[in-house]
Amino acid sequence: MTHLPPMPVDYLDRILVGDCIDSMNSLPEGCVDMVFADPPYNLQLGGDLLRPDNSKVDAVDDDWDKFADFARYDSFTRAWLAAARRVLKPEGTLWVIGSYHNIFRIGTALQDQGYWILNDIVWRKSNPMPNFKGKRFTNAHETLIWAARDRRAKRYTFNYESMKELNEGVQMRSDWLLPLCTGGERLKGEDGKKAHPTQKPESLLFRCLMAASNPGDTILDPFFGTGTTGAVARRLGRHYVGLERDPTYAAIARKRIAEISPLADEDVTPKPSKRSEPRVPFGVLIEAGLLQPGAVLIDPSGRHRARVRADGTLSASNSLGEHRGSIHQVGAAVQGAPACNGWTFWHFEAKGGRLPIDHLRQQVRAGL
Amino acid sequence: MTHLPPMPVDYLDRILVGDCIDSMNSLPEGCVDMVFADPPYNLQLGGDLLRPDNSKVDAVDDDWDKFADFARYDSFTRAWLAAARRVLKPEGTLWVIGSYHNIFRIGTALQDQGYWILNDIVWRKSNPMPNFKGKRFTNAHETLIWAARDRRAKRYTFNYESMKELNEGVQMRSDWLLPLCTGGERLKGEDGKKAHPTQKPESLLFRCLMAASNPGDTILDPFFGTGTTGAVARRLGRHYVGLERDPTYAAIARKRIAEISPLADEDVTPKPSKRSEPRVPFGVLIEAGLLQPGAVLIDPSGRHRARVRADGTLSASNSLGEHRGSIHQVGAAVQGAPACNGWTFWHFEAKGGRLPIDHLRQQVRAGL
DNA sequence: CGCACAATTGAATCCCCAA
DNA sequence: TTTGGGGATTCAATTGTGC
Repeated sequence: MTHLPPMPVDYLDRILVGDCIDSMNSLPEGCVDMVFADPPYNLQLGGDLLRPDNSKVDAVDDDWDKFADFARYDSFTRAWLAAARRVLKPEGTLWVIGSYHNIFRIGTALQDQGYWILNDIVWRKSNPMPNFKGKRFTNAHETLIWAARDRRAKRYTFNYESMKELNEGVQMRSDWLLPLCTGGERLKGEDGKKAHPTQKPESLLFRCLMAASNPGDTILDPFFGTGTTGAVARRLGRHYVGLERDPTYAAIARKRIAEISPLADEDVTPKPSKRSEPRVPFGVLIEAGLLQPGAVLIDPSGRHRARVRADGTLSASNSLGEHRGSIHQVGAAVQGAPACNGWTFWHFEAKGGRLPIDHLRQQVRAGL
Repeated sequence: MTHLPPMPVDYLDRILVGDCIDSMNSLPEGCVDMVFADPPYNLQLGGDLLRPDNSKVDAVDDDWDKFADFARYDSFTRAWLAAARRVLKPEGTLWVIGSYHNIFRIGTALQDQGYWILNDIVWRKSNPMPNFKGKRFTNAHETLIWAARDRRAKRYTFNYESMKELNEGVQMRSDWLLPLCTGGERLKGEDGKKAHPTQKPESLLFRCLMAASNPGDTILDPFFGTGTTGAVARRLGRHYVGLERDPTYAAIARKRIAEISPLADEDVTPKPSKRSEPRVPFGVLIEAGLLQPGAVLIDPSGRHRARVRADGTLSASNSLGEHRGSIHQVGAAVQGAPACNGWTFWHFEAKGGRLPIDHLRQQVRAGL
């Protein structure tokens, strides 16, 4: 990887007031680990909407959400996406949130610019606003796109184990059930009214940042608003760079973030993935005396057997032929399968019963 | 509305083998009530079109190549969407299903052609395939777009009450939890292998057809495959027109659909909405002797009173002034509200207590 | 202070016929 | 095409009020 300059210190953990495209273009190339963007949705609302009790829905009618047509919205979208891509590190990722009004246009623009979509994520709202007139399904979700800067960027950050822990031990899915930002979390003005019409819940940002960044990383948010991204970044020990056009929002965000206490390092460091644990060649188990050459390994079903050789390979034979090679190769060969994880496939006889050889690998890692 | 020719009888409940765009163009304009489309996610029509993750397009780092691939998918998408729009009735709706690989391009194309998105729907899979490599979130959903032919088409079919019933009495949301098509429902070939790689569950089509069509309607599916749309349409008393380029799939679909028994009419007719009930002028209650001129009506809170006049109007006075007019107008006026449903607002004194005048309207409708 | 009930609110492309 | 008017339409969660 070529050396890239870091984020200049005078941008770090700051909010820049101004046009986000200009601001991004003033940053050096490749200085950001992750982008989180909550752009205008281009809602195209018509007249007022009344609830059955005749109260008026407080709609998002701000000027910043108004675009003359799809062409204008698209050119705006493509401009900020391109600027964001320039400041992203090669292995950085981008999150964008939107609704059906705009998300298809954003996804198309992303793909056209070379971003590589990793997932689309559905934020299922536990308490959405109903459809008052009974003319459609309750619009109960929004969509996030998570994309790598580049198709070839394979080493993006994804804290798989942390997500699994958050999801009670099973893989985190692409549909997340989270409540709206209401109650005490919702920022209010002096008049008691909401400070920003579209403030996102911190739980949503928490999950995005935990999944796709590490402590010390720099997160850029080009549509900072009242600073949810900055608040969560600070709490989780990440740096942020906030871009916001409206100085009123920026001031609210500054005050909000200043009141956040970062969590302790050890609490925000992602659970290490198995992949990052030190590699242990199978032969080391033999060298360490945990397995003897000539020992017989067996698969969980008891259908397949293989013999341990001193060089750290296995040999086996069955109706498919004679097999010799690594624990993975022989595991695959005896099953006629394209691939096999030998560490969990092959078992040895222990006192307490049959155990996977991965058990022995863990002993090596523990230094036994 | 201009008169439109119906679907020709020789197309009805048939499968046309051939290119779906050609087939649609051979149909008259505006002859279809609903389209359900499950287009190729990866584009390999006749091996002529791209697949975004095709290994042959190795290391696509050339912007022009990327554009060329997506451009071909887009032109295919725009061609079939335009053909579908032509055969849709003005008040017809279209469903498309896709994944993050293609749905953004489809949504953009839809909007560009003038379709008006009504909802995006998330099919949450209760049993998705896990992410084996642990590099992404489990891809646990697919996305459907439901769109009207036109922004101005307000009278599209949406069986709100039926959906509400299906969802235990609360509005159906935009996220649907349904299992994959497996087990006995999954069509298998002689070799025991699945007959079609992307067969959709009938439950998914059931919900789309129940929501957005009526018995007797004609449903067009331009990517018919093994005929899930046809099977559900036949069971629910809808007509289908299936377009499929592969004669093998078409044959499987024909056999499958022939074995379906349509349900009884009364079982597939949507629950009627109140809007569809006959209108009863308030004055009819007076003519029928259910209310006497001079009777006093009262609102549920007891704050407002009005007097019934012989011509079917009400009169009332309060701090806001003197009010005279329809039950709705006077109800709104006494409250200072923008609107009011007089039938549920105004009550009369009955033996068992206070009852809404809607109770009397129901007696009229029942012919008492 | 607790409990019951009422009021408020959230990124919303939200009615429909007849004159 | 526009206007007027009948009358149909809401879920979950939090906050405020009254007893």
